[in-house]
Amino acid sequence: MTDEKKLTPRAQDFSAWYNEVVVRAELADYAPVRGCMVVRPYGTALWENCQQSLDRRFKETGHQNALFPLLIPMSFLQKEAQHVEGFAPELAVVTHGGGKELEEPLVVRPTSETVIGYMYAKWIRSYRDLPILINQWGNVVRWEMRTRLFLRTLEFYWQEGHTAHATYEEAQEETIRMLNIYADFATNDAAIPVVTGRKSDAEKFAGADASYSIEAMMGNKWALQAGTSHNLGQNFAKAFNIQYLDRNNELQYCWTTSWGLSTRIIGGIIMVHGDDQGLKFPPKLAPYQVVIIPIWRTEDQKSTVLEAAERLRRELAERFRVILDAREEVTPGWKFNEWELRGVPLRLEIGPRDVEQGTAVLARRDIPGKAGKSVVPVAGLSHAVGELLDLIQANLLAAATAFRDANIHEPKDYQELKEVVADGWAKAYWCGDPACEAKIKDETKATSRNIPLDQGDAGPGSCIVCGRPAKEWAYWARAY
RNA sequence: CGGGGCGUAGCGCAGCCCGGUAGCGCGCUUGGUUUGGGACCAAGAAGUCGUCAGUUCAAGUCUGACCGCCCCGACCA
Repeated sequence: MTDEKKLTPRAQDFSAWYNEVVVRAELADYAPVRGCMVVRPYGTALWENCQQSLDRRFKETGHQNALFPLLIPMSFLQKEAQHVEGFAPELAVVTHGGGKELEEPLVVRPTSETVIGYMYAKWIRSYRDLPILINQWGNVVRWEMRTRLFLRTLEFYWQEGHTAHATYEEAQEETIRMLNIYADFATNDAAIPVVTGRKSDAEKFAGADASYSIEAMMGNKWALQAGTSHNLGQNFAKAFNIQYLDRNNELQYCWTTSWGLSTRIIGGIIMVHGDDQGLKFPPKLAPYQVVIIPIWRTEDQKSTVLEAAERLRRELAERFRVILDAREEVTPGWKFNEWELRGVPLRLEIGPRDVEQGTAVLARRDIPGKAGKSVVPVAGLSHAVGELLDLIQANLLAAATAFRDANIHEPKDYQELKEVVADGWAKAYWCGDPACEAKIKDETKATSRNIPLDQGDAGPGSCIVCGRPAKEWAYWARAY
C-alpha cells in the first residue's frame, strides 16, 4: 500500500486488496494464534444477517436448531473410514484436561457428523421418529496449512445441517432441497450468482456418497465453493448404528445428509462485489443499508442540520438499518470515503442547502461519483430509499452475473482449456476418469468445480482430455 | 513442509552495509481555525528496537540460535 489512503488496486494485486479491505473495513482482524481471526462487530453484523436469511429458510423447510458439543472422542472419527482419512491431517486434538492426561484424546470438532450420528442412534427407534431435521450454528476447527481471513482459517463459524431419513430418495431430496436453498440465498440475498452441481469423487466430502456445491466466480475469476450439501448414504448410519424399525417391523439403517455454509460466504461477498474503493454490500445483508452524513459550516447550521438529520434517521430506521455519522473529528469527505470502503449501499448527505429546500442527496455505492447521486425531496424519502435499495440489490446481481457469464468459456480442445482456465472458467466434457481430472489439475491448477445437475440441452460429448465418450460436462477453474 | 518477505511508538516505514544510546509519515491528546469528495496551524503523549545468548568500553546496528507473522506453492469449507 504505497498511498496510505488508497487500497492496493485489485488489478495490481487481488490478494493484497482483499487483505487490506478486510482489515481496514474492520470486518475481521488477525488473532494472536496463527491462522485464527477475530470477527469484529461489523463483520459479525454481516454474518448475523446471513444467519437470519438462512435460518428463516431452514425453519420454513421444517428444520430445528440444536447445539452439540465442541469436543468429540477421537474414536468417533475413526468409525467411518473415509471420514477419518479425510480429516485426520487437520485435527486439533485435546490430550490433557484438568491437569491430567486424558485416557482417550478428544478432537475439537472439524464437523459434527460423528457426534450427531451417535446421538441420532440414541434418539431414533421407529420410522415414526423420521425424518429428523436438525441444524447447528457453531464453530469448527480444521488445522489448515495456509490460511486467509474468512476464506480459510483454523477456526471458522458456520451452520451444519444434519438429517436422517427412512429412504434414499428422501435423503437425496433433502440434499438437493438444501443445495437449492443455498443457491437461493446466494443469488437473492448475497447477490452472488452461483452454479449448482455434483462434486467429483476427488472433491467430495470425506464420508459422503455424493456431494453437491454452489460455486461462485470471484473478481479475479477464481471459483469459490460457497456451500455444500452431502448425501451421506448409509455410511454414518452404519458406523454409528442409526437404525429404525420400519412398518414391517424390520430393522433398517437410516439415510443421512449434511449440509454446511460458513463465514467463507463473507469472503465471497467481498470478492464478488468489491471494487478499488472497497466493499460493496448487497442491501439485503448490509449491516447498515443507509449512512446519513450531515454537513455544516457554522454553529447555527450545525444545529439545524443535525436536527434534520436525526429526524431522517428516525424516519428511515422504521424500515431500514441506518446509521447517522455525526462525528465532528472527521470531515464529510473523509466519511464518504470511509463508508464507501465499508460497503454501505446508500449514502444520504444532508447540508444547509438541503434543509432550506427540504431535500437530501442520495448517493449509490454501486454507481461511483456524481452519476450515482440524486437530489430527492425529504417528503416520501423512505419510499425513495426503499426503491433505490432494491435497484442496488438487483444491479449488483446483474453486474456479477454479467461478469461471470463473460468469463465462462467452452474450449474446443485441451489446449484451449489450458488457456481458458488461466483467466476464467471452462465448461468442458469429462469422461469421469480421475486420471483425466488429475491431469488438468496438475497442468493448469484448475480443478473440477462441479458437474451441473442441469446439463442444458447438451447431449453426450467427448472428454476434453482423453477424447473418450463423456456423458456429462463440468465447470473447471482455479479455486480458493 | 518447500520458496520469498518481514518483525523498530497504535498503523506504515527509515535507521543496520560503516556499532556511539532512536527518527519520519499517519493516527492519538489539547487548543484554535475548518467541514457539499480523504482540511490546516500550534503544542503534547507515546518505543523492554520479536526473544535469548555471544562479541565489544559500547549493540536497533555485528554473530548464533530460537519464536512469530504475512505472501507464493503442495492440502482444504
